[in-house]
Parts: sequence; C-alpha cells; structure tokens
Amino acid sequence: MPKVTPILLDEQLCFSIYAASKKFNHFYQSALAPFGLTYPQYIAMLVLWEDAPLTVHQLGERLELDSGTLTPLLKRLEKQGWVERVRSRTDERQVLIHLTEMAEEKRDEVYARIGQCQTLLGMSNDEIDSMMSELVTVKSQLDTVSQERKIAKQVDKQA
Amino acid sequence: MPKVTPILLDEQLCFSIYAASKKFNHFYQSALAPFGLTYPQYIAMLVLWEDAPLTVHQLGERLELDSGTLTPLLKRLEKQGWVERVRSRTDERQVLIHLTEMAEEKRDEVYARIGQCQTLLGMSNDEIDSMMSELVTVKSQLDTVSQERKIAKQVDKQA
DNA sequence: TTCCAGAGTATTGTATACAATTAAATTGCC
DNA sequence: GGCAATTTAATTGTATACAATACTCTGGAA
Repeated sequence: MPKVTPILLDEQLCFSIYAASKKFNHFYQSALAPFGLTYPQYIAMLVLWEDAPLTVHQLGERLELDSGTLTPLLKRLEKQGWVERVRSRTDERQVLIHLTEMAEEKRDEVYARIGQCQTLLGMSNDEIDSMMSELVTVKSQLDTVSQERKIAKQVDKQA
Repeated sequence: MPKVTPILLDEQLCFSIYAASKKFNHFYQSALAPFGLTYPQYIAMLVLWEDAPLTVHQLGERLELDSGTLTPLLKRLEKQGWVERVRSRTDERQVLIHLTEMAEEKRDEVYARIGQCQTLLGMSNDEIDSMMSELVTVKSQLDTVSQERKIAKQVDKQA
C-alpha cells in the first residue's frame, strides 16, 4: 500500500499564507520603525484615523481581534502617546479609544512612509485584486467551516 | 488639499493575508485538537515525518523559523511525546530532532484527519495553484525588499 | 598548541494571538 | 424596583514570533 499522504496542495497554500503573513509583518515593522509601530498597532491606528473614537469592541470587530489582544496593545499605544483610553460616561462598561494630538499630527507622515514603501512591492492593481478576491474566498470558507466549530462534528459524521 | 490616503489596495491585501493566516491557524488547531497539536507544531511534524532526524537549524530553514521559536516549540513536542531532542555526538553544538515511536504510529491518523478536514475547504486545484504562485511572487518581493534591510535606505534615497 | 572567528543552540525580552475566566455595568423581564 | 441574563473589558494562561544576546563547540590560523 502506498504511503498515506495529506493533501499537499492545501498544505502548501496554508504555509504560503502563513509565511507571507510573517514577511508582511516584518516588512511593515521595518517600514514603520521610525514611528515605533508594529503592524497590528499600525492597522489599529489606520482604523482609528478613519473613525476615532471607537470602543474596544468596535475596533476588535474591524481588526478581528478580541480584548485579550487589544487591551495590552492599546495600553502600549497609549504609553507611546498615540491614543487615550477613556471609560465612557454613558456606559461605564465601554472604553473609548481616542486619538491624541500627536496621532493626528503624524498621520500624514505615516501614510506617506507606507506609500513610499509599498511602491517597492511592485504589484499591479490587477494582481492585487485577483489575490484579494481569492483570499476572501478562502476566508469565507474557513469561516463557514470553523467559526461554527463544525469541523469535529462533520468529520465525525463521515466516520 | 484632499486627505492624504495610503495605498488602500496594498493595505487590504496585507490585511487579507494576515486575517487568512489567523483563520487557517484556528482551522488547523480545531482539526488537530484530538492530537493536541497547534499549526506550527503540526508543520514541524510534517517536515520531520518526511526527513527526521533533522537539526534545529535544518528544521528552521524549512519552516522559516529561528531557534528562539523552535527551541520552546520542540520542548513542548518532546514533553507531549512526539519527538526526542538529542545532542549530536559528532558535533556537540547540534541538537538532532528524532521522531518517537508514537509519532511514527500516529502519522497516518493525523494525515487522515487533515485530509478529511481539508475536503471541507472546497477549493479547486486550479484556484489553489493560482493563489500559491501569486503568494510566491509576493513573498519573493518582500524578501528582495526587506530581507536585506533595504527599506529604509531605498526610501531615504527617494527623499 | 593555543587562540579565535564562526556556527549552532538556548535564553531573554517584547509583542502578538486567543481561549477561558472574571468583574463590572446594563438591560430586560417580572 | 429587583434580579437574572447579557454585554463589555480586563485578566490569566498558553503558545507563537523574533531581535538581541549568551554560551558552547568546532575548525583553522598563528
């Protein structure tokens, strides 16, 4: 009997995404070094530059992160002067994340820096569009399958 | 003057990859729950099932991880009975990662489990191939740009 | 032989992630 | 109005990642 082998293409796809994600992370970290921002911190700032103030929960929905990740991340952003965490008066459960003046002032600098670095990537809009739509497919498949914790059940049904 | 905006497509591409990577991670974690393996642990096992024994360095090259990540990961795999870490006799600097009997025995079970779960993804080989080749492009771009720490220099040259 | 540059691994420190739990505040329902 | 269920953040515990450093070992040069 031949060796049982896993579906290698899927493996490789997953690993490629995993590796690309790490590389992007490093790329942004280098690009944003002058500002001392990590990639997760940067995307949090991006959302806030659009829509601040937001609650931790609202920010988490946009970034697909929970309070276990965001609370310490936001504390670090606060310590570095980018945001202020303010307990809401109308609903004391909520913490509103406000931008500081520094954040407003540095926004265009950060945008410009990222813009410059991204041009180094040299991907066409078509290439990007195509990848994005495929990634959306993958993500929604993964959502359907795993978000509802159906994996075990479905596999067990097969057995 | 209009607001300066970053190159949103690139942002979205990066975020899509970042989010997809996290979802894949969770997907594998659920699928492998019966074995108690995380995704990074699983890909380490995959490589070892192909080629054990390997040194930490060799494993790290395949997985694109350094000893700072691998050492604790491998210690956990050892504690759970999947591998043995054996200091090489011919070169005392090296640590050889061997598979345990349990690992050999469970290999096909793990493969089968992943095979079952992956069929739930429902992507065609063509779709997967196309994504992979695009991801390889992105990764090599990121390698070229950032691996050699050229980002700052190149941007500064533009200024 | 001795010394030293480099290789290989481990450790330390910082920053994510996320499941699970806790704690506080609010809402809904009687 | 009073209390249970829900919502929202924070906390705890585990597991990656990775830069920077430390430490040991090896092989070659003086």
